[in-house]
Amino acid sequence: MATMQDVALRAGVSPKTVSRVFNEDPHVLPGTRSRVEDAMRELNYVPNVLARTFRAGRSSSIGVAVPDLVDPFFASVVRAVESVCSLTGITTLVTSIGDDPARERPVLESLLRSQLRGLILAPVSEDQSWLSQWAEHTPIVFVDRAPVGLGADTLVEDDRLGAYLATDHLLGHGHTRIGFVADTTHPPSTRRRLEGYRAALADKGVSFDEHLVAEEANGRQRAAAEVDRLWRDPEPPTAVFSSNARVTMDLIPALRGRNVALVGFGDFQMADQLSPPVTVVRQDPVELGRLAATRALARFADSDGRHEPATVLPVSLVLRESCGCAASG
Amino acid sequence: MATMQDVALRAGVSPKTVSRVFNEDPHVLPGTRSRVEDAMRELNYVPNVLARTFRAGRSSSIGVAVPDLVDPFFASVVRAVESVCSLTGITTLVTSIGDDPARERPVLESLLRSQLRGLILAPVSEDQSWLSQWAEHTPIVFVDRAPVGLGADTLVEDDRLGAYLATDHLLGHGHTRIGFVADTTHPPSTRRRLEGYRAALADKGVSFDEHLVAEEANGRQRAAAEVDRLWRDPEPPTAVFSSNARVTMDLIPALRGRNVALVGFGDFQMADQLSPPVTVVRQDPVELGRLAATRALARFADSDGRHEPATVLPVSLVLRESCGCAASG
DNA sequence: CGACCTCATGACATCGATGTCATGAGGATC
DNA sequence: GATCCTCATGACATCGATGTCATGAGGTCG
Repeated sequence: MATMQDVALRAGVSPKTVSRVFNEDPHVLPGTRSRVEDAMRELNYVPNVLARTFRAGRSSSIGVAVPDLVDPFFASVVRAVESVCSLTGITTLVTSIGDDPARERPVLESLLRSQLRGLILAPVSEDQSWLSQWAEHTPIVFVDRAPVGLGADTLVEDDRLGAYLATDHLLGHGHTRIGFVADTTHPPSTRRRLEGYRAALADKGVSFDEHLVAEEANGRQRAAAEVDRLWRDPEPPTAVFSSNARVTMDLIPALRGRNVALVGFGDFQMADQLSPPVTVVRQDPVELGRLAATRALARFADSDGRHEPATVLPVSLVLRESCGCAASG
Repeated sequence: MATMQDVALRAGVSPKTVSRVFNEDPHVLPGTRSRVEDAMRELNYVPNVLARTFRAGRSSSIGVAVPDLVDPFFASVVRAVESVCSLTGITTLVTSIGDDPARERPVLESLLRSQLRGLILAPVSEDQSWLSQWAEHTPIVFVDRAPVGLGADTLVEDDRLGAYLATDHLLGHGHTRIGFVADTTHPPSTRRRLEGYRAALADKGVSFDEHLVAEEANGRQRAAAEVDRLWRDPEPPTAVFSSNARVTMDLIPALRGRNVALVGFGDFQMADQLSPPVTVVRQDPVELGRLAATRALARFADSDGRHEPATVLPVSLVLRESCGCAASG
């Protein structure tokens, strides 16, 4: 691989002049410039990104850490982040954290060591206070899930409203025994969804029954187990609210043949093609990713600004049929 | 951020000794070692990854470029690559190329400039011969789609066999007018799927009708348009073979109410929950990603070995009901 | 014609970690 | 006690690009 040194030698100038040509410094005579350009072409010069970023003191990558890349919601977020960054010539270092909260810290630390431009994070653990020392050097933007034990830029959906709308809609169909099914209830976003669920019940004068809350329903097997448990109740649910798209997908086979209404938080591919089509709270992962990337890049330029309160993106209820509504055509 | 220099000063040794301690060089006296370790702890020393990789001349990242991260197949591949790499402390630079073949080269060149450890690539363009100069420095492993105009390590599924099995199965159900629907037919993998389809027809003495081949069926709208076109034929298909999972998903709404058998190449989430559940050729994206990462890392250690012929991973037909088979339980 | 200015170019240092070689203390061996 | 060895440690150079400052050629103005 040719270096600036090599190009300089060939063009009969100093390396610094090659650097100037490469960086389009106007203080280079046209003759010199073209000689250098010729030399670059002949040697097929490619700048050494490692050297440049080292000198600059900052890598040209942004980190993106999400629970699971295969979850279409996070895949969309990542793709959106990536497409914003690629416009600026910034690459994206992607990591799936996985379901194990204990893995979060080591995974993120290994990411953060590489002097990222910024980190976009949807955490799985229950506490991120240890991140504060890293946050001094690297702007961190939380998406989908607010940080715990740390102040930082945050972009979330309107979890509370979404859950409220969904639950209220089910109540409107006459259901009073509505299950709330989640994988974990720790994350603030899930907690806010639970709040919305409870608020809707309260507003309609339906009492909250904690037996109707199911956790750990991740994976089809565990989802089925939780459903069995719910249905062993003397008064089993007649409707179910699922707290995220992964859970909804895992829940559907278990719900087959139970004649139960269903609304899920988070849209997913083919939701409209199932029988019945699944009513969902629609989020906008693309917008979320876009905003997060923009925010992270802006933070990098001006890291002094104080963190605003969490930005809340709107959600909407997409009525299909699983909630009990009739086919619309 | 503290540097080795700072630590050295505090511990009263030379930077080189700090480096030795950090790298667990045995030639350091225990006393010196612990003084240095104390200093590191006190200053909260974190190595500068940029400097290390610069000196090493190679980044500690591997590149992964796929057409679309949101496609669950590629998401699985990426996640598998990532989980292999994270064991070795290698990070993954992920890029979605998108559907536009013209974007491929610039996107990849920007990735390759960062002195990757290796590149794992599922290309969308029709020619990758320009990659040969990069391949001299960076091991490239093709996944899912073989390279065109370039010799390189390649991991593909048994496209031909998968398509053969699927088509043969549909023929076995008595269908003779079987549509072949794809997004693009350029990629070698799609071409081999078409070959398998034709081979199965030929073996059963059914003549190939090019009118039954639909392209550009990406996105629900275009998929619907292609379906309309197929059904304007005087003898419309009674069965359809879809050449990949994305197309299958886009095709399903368009096929509704047409009473047509369907087999898709590639499994996808909820395929078994649709009505009818979709029969598919199952690939193993996780294994594909795992092997690709392993191969790329091995190549890096020993770049001299010659490329073996493409490794072909087995596929299998997962019978559900959309092919015409009865429910199994 | 001399003082001053502009501007192209280069020499050198720098970013942080580490490979190479030198140095010198302490010990082993005859 | 002289020679050689072992081994801890440090000085210095290096990876490639680029910021800083110096230099010196050519031009302008009084």
